[in-house]
Amino acid sequence: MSPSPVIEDTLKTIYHLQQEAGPPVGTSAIADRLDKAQATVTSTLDRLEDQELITREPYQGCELTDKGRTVAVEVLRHHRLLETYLADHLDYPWEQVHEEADRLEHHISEEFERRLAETLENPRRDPHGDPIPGEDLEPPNQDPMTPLSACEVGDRVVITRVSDRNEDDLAYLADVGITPGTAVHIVDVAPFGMITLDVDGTEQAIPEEVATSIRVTSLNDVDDSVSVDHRGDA
Amino acid sequence: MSPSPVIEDTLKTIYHLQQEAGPPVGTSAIADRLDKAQATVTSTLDRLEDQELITREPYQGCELTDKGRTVAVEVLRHHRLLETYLADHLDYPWEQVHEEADRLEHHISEEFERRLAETLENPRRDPHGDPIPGEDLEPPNQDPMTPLSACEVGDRVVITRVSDRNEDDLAYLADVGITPGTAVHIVDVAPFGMITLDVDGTEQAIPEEVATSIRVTSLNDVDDSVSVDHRGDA
DNA sequence: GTATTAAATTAGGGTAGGCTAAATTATGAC
DNA sequence: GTCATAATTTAGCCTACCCTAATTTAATAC
Repeated sequence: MSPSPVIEDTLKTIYHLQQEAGPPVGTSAIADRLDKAQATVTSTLDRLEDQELITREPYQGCELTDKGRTVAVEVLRHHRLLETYLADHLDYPWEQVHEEADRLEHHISEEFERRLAETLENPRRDPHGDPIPGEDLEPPNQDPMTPLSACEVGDRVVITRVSDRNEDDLAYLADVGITPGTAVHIVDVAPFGMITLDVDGTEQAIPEEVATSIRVTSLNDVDDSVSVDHRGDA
Repeated sequence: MSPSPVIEDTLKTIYHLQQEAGPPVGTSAIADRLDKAQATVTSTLDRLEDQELITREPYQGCELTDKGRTVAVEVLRHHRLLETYLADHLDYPWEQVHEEADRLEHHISEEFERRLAETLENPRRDPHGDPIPGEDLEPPNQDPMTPLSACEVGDRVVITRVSDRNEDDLAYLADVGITPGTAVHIVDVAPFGMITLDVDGTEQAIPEEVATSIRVTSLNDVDDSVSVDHRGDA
């Protein structure tokens, strides 16, 4: 039986949390991300454990098995291929692709996945700058990237990815011209306030909460493995 | 709350059965089509009635309300837009589009539906020759069409639609060159056996079970309302 | 009208996925 | 070490869907 949307969403969330803070991943962290009650997640984790998709230490947290990680990565591949396709072929605005992909990722066939990848010519990055896992379903290595709010003033940097979490923030960033591939100059970083950027000659002030969802790379570090400029649509 | 896939599939099935034989639609006819137990369908119909999507006479059958028919037609629009898109833009073979569309039809947003229709330039027929309902969700008028097995020998006819029910039959028909828009000559109709057609100069024998899924229109009757030749890919 | 039969419903039971409230366990303060 | 708190699990309940088996109703034959 192929995994249900709930199972896939839970595995995907554990995968992301593992990337961010490493295992073990706690129940309430998952519940927060999925907007479910803790008890609901506990019973879902029971099922994941039965299916050998995670290992678990009572009261301590869980960790993906190889099997679980492969499922998570496949869902991630679906998600990012869909985002890319929606933006490139159906003219979706950059900030709207996430929501649609989040539903469809659970319902496309292997055939559909293949044809998407083929039509897009096996893209390596999605519209947010995130790496798209390959057909082998190896976890993509997350490039070590610095959040914008932690950058030094005076850096000349290039945006490599923008989190796809919040649609309003995304729309705002797209509006001021900040997309993966944009080169910017950091004019000022205030400890508790706005971060000022020079974007294409215009100064833009970004609230810090929003800025932390932007990851940047120093211009010197731009190389093939990061490959940010294949998708500079703004 | 938007209707679940089970609710949508049941409404779609009732819609089709109403088109074929008119209301009331019996429980076991629905159960057969959906490959579910009768008792399962009975309890689904209870829910449909609660939601005012159907009316029901105990032991007699059910009928769609306006509300229920609108939901069914929207699902039908999704299905046929998806089939058309898969065939035209993702290079799906004609006989494979049905299965993929049957899952995805329940999971696309109104936005996705709009962008599909726009990209396809508001198509009127899907790859099987079936009419695609418009944005207004008015039920498309099913053109009165004759099943092939009921045609007179000697007719010069044009294929207007081919049922999308059975993938194997579809592949076979596509293989011998029978798709919506093909003009054929009926050479022979045996009472219990094969039907012989002249397709593009070659004689093709079709088993009667398969032939009944092909609907035809006399060449004289071909007009704008039927518009079969905008999609003659074979 | 009665008997047969087919169709439909009811009865009873199962799993997945959702919740709140109560109990339990781990953790950090002191 | 004890205590307060936070995280986690358990207990108990709900709905949607799914099933089989038993019952009821409708339709048909005679």
